[in-house]
Amino acid sequence: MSGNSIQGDFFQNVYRLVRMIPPGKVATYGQIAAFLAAPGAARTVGYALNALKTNPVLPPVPWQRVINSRGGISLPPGEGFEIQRDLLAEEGVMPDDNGIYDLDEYIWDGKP
DNA sequence: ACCTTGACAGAAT
DNA sequence: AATTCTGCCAAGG
Repeated sequence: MSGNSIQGDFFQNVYRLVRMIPPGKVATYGQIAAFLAAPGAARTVGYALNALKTNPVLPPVPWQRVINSRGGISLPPGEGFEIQRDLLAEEGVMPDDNGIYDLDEYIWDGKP
């Protein structure tokens, strides 16, 4: 086969895993990395999701369900912060007054 | 081929 | 408690 391998398999694994996060739930970058047997590669997970901006894949990846370990959106204002916040709100995921999401309530347990 | 950067995380100071 | 530093993987210059 040729012409395949868009990016590293890591990216594809990230996308596949993120697609498994159900609406109304969220996961952290580190959690995704841990699931991929690559703890510490949280940055790479963020890099993979960032690549979606210029290189979207099908089926769509619900990247908005991935936040950082502090329960906050890592995107800078004007670069998707508001979009992610809005998309999550539509799924019923609401932050507190400090813009922090309650991980104890919204975290995806990884179980179907 | 080397160095820097990047939607992070956690330990160390 | 806040800031700094290092680890991790991939892509760009």
